[in-house]
Amino acid sequence: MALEDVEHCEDYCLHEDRIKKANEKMPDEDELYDIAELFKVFGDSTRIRILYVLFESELCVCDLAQTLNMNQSAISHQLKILKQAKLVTGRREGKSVFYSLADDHVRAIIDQGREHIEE
Amino acid sequence: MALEDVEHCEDYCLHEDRIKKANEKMPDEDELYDIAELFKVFGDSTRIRILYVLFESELCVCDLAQTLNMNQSAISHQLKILKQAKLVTGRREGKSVFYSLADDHVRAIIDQGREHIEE
DNA sequence: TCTATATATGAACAGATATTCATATGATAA
DNA sequence: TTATCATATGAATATCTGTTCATATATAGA
Repeated sequence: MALEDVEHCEDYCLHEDRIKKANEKMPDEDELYDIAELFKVFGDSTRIRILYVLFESELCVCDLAQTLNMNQSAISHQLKILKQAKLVTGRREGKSVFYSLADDHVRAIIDQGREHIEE
Repeated sequence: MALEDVEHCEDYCLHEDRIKKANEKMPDEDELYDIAELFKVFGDSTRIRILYVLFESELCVCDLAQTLNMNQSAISHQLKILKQAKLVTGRREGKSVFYSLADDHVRAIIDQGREHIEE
């Protein structure tokens, strides 16, 4: 949709100065996309549950599946997404792969979200 | 899927103590769901853009549509989702409805996410 | 009242996503 | 090597989600 096609209010509702200012501080498209992608990863209760479990200690895929009462494949798929977002890391030990939280941002972000809800 | 049906590793990989501990600290189903729902709201670049614009000042729906170069209906639908999540509030002034951020959590959460990305 | 403007909303559709199933890969032990 | 176990992954599917279109609602002015 081209800019000129967007309908706009006729008079007092169009604050050009505010619009200009807002656009100046707006992160670029790539960053906006990345931010949304990151929160999308947090936006699934299975993944939130995985992260909560990993708050306590590292666990192998099988332990995670057992803990969350889900099958191994589903957990692996979700771990892949979490790993791509750099929220968890895996280390192989023999046949098992142990996953743990990548850093403390994970906890901070979830805590902040939880705080918002509990108001 | 019943608990007993979940496959589990045969020996050293199953850490029952860790699993028990993890489950104890796990928030209940409802809260997990709410947390995921909240982050889901942040997990869309249109909504992130709306929030960024509102960091600067309150704006009416039409201004938002103009600023983000999207049609009014799309913006209204997204504002509804943001309002349900208590991230924005609207106040009517004549024909227009002006939206603004509900509180400072919004900014804190987005900043935290942005921080994680920029590493 | 009637008209125009700003916003909200339901339906429809296209695109994205989570899970399952089947199977592949990687590692260990016999 | 062969067998077995733990994990990863591609395909299929059912569900969810964002946008558009058409239309309803709300407000203001004539």
